[in-house]
Amino acid sequence: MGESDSLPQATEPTTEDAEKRRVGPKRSEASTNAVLVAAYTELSEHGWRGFSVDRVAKNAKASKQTIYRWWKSAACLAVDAALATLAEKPITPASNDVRDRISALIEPMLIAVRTGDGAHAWRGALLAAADDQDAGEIFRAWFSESVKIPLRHILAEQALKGTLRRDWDIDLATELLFGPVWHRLIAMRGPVPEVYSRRLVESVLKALSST
Amino acid sequence: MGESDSLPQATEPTTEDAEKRRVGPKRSEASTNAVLVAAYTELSEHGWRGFSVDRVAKNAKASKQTIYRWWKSAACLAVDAALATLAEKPITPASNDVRDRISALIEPMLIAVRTGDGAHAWRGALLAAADDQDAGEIFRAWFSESVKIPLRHILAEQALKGTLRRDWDIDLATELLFGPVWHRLIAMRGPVPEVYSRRLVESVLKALSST
Amino acid sequence: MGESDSLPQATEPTTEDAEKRRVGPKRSEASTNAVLVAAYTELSEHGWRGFSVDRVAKNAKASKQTIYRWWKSAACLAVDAALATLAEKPITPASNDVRDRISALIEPMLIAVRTGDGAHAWRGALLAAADDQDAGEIFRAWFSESVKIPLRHILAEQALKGTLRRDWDIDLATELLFGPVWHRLIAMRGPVPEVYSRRLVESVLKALSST
Amino acid sequence: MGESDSLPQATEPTTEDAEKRRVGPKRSEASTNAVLVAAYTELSEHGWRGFSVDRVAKNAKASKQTIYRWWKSAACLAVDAALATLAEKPITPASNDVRDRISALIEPMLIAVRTGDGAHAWRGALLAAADDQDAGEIFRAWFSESVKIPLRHILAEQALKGTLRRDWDIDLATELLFGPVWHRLIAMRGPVPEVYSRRLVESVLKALSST
DNA sequence: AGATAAACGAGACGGTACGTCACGTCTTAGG
DNA sequence: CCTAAGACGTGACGTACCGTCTCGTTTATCT
Repeated sequence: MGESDSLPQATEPTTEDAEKRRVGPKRSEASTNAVLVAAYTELSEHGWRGFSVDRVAKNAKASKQTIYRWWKSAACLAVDAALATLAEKPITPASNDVRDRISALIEPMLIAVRTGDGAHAWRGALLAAADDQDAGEIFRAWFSESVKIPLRHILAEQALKGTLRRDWDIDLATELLFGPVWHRLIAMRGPVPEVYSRRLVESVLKALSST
Repeated sequence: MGESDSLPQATEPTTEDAEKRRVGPKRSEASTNAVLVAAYTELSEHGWRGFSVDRVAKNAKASKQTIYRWWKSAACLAVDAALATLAEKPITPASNDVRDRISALIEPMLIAVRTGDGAHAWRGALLAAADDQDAGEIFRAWFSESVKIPLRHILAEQALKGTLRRDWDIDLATELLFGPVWHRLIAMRGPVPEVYSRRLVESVLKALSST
Repeated sequence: MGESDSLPQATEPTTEDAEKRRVGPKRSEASTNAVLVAAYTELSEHGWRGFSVDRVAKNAKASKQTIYRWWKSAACLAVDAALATLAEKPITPASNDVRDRISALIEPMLIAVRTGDGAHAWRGALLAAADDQDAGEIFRAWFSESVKIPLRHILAEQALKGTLRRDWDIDLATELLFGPVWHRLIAMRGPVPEVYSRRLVESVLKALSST
Repeated sequence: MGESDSLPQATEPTTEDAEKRRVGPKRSEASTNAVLVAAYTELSEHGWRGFSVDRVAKNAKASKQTIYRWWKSAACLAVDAALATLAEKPITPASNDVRDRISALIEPMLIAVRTGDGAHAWRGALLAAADDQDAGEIFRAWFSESVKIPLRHILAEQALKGTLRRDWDIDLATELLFGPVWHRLIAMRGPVPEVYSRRLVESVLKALSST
């Protein structure tokens, strides 16, 4: 979601002026949050196939109309609900070391996925992203912006320093970083252990190292 | 599912004699196959969330009762339908080389996933396995038997020869082998390129190499 | 059902104000009528055991949910569908004569039952009322309000005039009026002849006459 | 069904010889009885709409095939099951008095209907007879043979003696005898009181009396 | 201070699919 | 050839959600 500082999914007006001149009440932030929270709970309790918009609406004391006004589909809502939990807690690298900087990129999700509820909810969100075109795009937009691009910067820096091989590949890097997580979360349906972060970073650096 | 020579999901009788002495009609093989084929088509056309047992039954000219008699849930059927396509075409290694032997383990699925239909169907099956407890177990049983255990044999052999580090880890190996596939298939919702097999094998061997 | 002027089965609000203040769409009258008509047709074409809510929904272009929202069960719908055909055509007595006044009570149903479709539909509705607790109550509530109570008034009047015996019994009277109809309709599975009305009335008056 | 002394519904062979020459086992009486008993229980527990042949077969430890071989439909079985309970206990008139003789005709059913189970089962059987063409014929055949014809004899005798009006009508008589029973059993869904028999007989005799 | 218009809760609506149950027919093995 | 057991295609059950819609109320801006 490329909307770090605004409500999710809002259809941006062509010009800001047009928006300002609009009459009537604005989008209710309280309602939006209640829906996101309810959706996250729904995901963690019923998974993706059992995800019910009716139930989300009831639990959030919102009307279905309101949900469908702001989210294209249930899948988009599911992905948004999971991503919304990350936005609140970005992590700043412990040091300028390349390991710490990469860790800071993947840690937020790894932490979220550590709890039982979090694993269920994130698994659900990922399934939603895999099932639905639009939801997939939301997920990949977030992934690109929050992981891929920053990672590319870091790796490019390292390449300049000569610590990485010349033909380093950003896709290979992201696959090595996240593939194992998907394997544990989706294919093995299990939790993701705590020590994982360090291991993943090492794995990437080793694969791309110039030696 | 590790039942290369029997119908899927059949509840094994305690003794074979007991089974043989049972009266009444036997499970219809024609119906079973029609259902598996229809389920595979359904998966590739509608994905996992859109997977409809009604439609599978209609297309297979089978009754829903028959489906639910032999499969615990739609998810189990989805996973079975995908696995059934593998059972028919096992691959024998081109040589005794370790690379070829590992390749032979992962090639069947990689080939299946290469086509558009195959990618959709397998993505769906994987989502089903992630969504549903029972379906997950079917998938992991297949994975364990067809990939993990054979792979362990191969790696153990190599370790004895001294070409692998002593503390090689089967989980790390499978993650490196399949993680990238899941990343492409699920998270990126894209196809899996042809050259992949060799790259995955190299990645594993390098990570576990003794040097 | 004693709701001559409202939609069937509506759960009456405690106060009318509460109902009026309710938000959201109201019950669709068009849908309700279409369902009642389709149910009547279904009953006359397939009888009670063959009565299919699916088919009623399809023919009424309504959803099953809508049917089950407003009717407790298929049986209740069947009874309502038959009763609804009576509500439209009440009969006013030809004269103030006691024979005409009693006739006017039973004529609507007798007329309805005279046609082939009517006989089938009413037989079906009666079977539904006999099969199902709730449907039975709807039927008996209608019977009580539309037949029993008015009949009691008429007979009480006559008793005061001395033309009826003192120990006249309302149950005996209704049994004599309707029992023969049920016998023909249910037990004999046949039509109810035209001359019936007069004969039934005579039979009751004779049985209760003071002489 | 005119089979007071044979198994119900058996398709009579054209000649007895043909039947005697038939090879293979004969119809199992034990199975037949078990099915009739189970059907009666089923009727009294689930009513007519809830009547399940599957359940009858299971409870009677019979196969469905066996049931469908000997009964045309579930409705026929239901009627047969109810009638079978009467066959065992015919009633001989207490005296030669016309009242006692008529009573003896209707008492068996009235007694059967007195208990809770009996009322449910008989109501179910009657609904089956009303729902289904074939079952209706079985019921009416029994009714004709066991009630209508004997009653006609009795009334004809009385007419000769001059105690009945000349234009007595057998249909009127049976309607007056049974109509009230159907009203109580079907329309009112209630029990039939004990004193009923005498009242019904009086009602008929009074209606047909010559005075 | 209205009038206008959008957002909101509630929930009815036509649909599709669910997983279960029963139907009546058919197949198998045993007596 | 009858029987018990039970698999099969068909189709209805009553429930749950879908995404759209219609209400009446509440807010916010614009005349």
